[in-house]
Amino acid sequence: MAKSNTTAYIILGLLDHEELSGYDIKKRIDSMIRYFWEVGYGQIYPTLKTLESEGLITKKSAESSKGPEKYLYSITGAGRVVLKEWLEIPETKEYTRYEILLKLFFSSRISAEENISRINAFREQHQRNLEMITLFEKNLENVMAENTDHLYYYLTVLFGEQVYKAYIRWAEQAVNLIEEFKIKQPDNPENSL
Amino acid sequence: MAKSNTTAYIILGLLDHEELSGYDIKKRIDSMIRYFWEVGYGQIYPTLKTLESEGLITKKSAESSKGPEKYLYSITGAGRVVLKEWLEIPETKEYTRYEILLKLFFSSRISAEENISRINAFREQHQRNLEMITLFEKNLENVMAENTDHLYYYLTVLFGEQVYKAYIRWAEQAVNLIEEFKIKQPDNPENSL
DNA sequence: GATTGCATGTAAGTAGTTACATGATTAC
DNA sequence: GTAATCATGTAACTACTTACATGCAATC
Repeated sequence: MAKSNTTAYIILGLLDHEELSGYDIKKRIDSMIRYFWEVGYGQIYPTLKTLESEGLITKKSAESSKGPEKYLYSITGAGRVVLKEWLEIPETKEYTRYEILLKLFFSSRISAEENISRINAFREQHQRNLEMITLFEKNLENVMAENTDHLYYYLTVLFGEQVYKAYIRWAEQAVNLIEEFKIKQPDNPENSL
Repeated sequence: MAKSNTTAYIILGLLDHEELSGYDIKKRIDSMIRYFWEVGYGQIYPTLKTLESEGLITKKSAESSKGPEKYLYSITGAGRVVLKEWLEIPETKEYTRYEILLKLFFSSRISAEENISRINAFREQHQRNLEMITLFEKNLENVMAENTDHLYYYLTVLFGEQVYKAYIRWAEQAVNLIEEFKIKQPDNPENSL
């Protein structure tokens, strides 16, 4: 298999627990995984095809609840071996790209007000994310009181909580600093191209 | 220009302050920007070519300190317009991908010890990052006491600080939770393929 | 004499996004 | 009747990564 086709490992990881269709896989990803790794149909269906041709998964027809025909995929023994190999090697790197920081970094020509409202929008977005993830967290805590199977899922949710909180803290700090410096230099007529 | 060729805007943003060669651009990115957006030579040189063909930057020869011939690029008026347009529109999205969370999410077949050491490696990495960024921060604070030009650069550094701290906090929390649950379920013989 | 830094770039490949295309069923 | 959900996929494109290729100058 390709060196780092992460989509393939996500699919194998999901199929390790249950048989799923491409559509089901997308739903699982969107409900639990997309917060730290997004995948679209344009990747899922082609990857299913290659995984099948490599013998790591098998395909079978299934009756669909409604709409077009449905195919269920299952992981094979070879697929489990490949998955486990991937799980055991250390992760290569994380991948974070913040367009907002890029824009701020280059924003000397932009007014303080515009920058502040950009940062506030960012803060509000992540306050909503934090609220949502807090609900997830409570539900998971209830589930885990009976069954600890979801411990690692819970850890990914806690990660989100910490990171969203960090974003919010930073946004508050950043707005305060911009305002402080605006007061220190109240007359800056150079804001033209 | 292409809808979202971020590399192009980074180059325009850097050239907005000073004339630079492709090599210089890479150095600037690696020293200040790579923490939130990495760019390689394989993107820089081709992008310089297209930006020049679009009239957003101009190229001229310059004497090189050593080694091969050197070209300096400058931003044009049209380039400044395009840059400002980009700076003014809201950012579309941030892009975070954490392979470590993916591996944890699927790690029910992996031993608690392996997961703990994975998380510890992550924590140590980010403790080093935090130390490094704290030095950056102090230097910048000294510079800013005289000249507030670097306020927005400083904000990106503060972002890094908050995020690295969040990573470290999470890692500590995660290891504690795994250990706690390990104690609750001391005999789990199912760890085979 | 070896390594690092300066400086240019290309080629091939992979991964990922976006838009398109189709169509049935169910709930409102 | 309209929107949402179920369900499949492809094509074109963009962005990005990795590996390669070259070679001088200065330092160790």
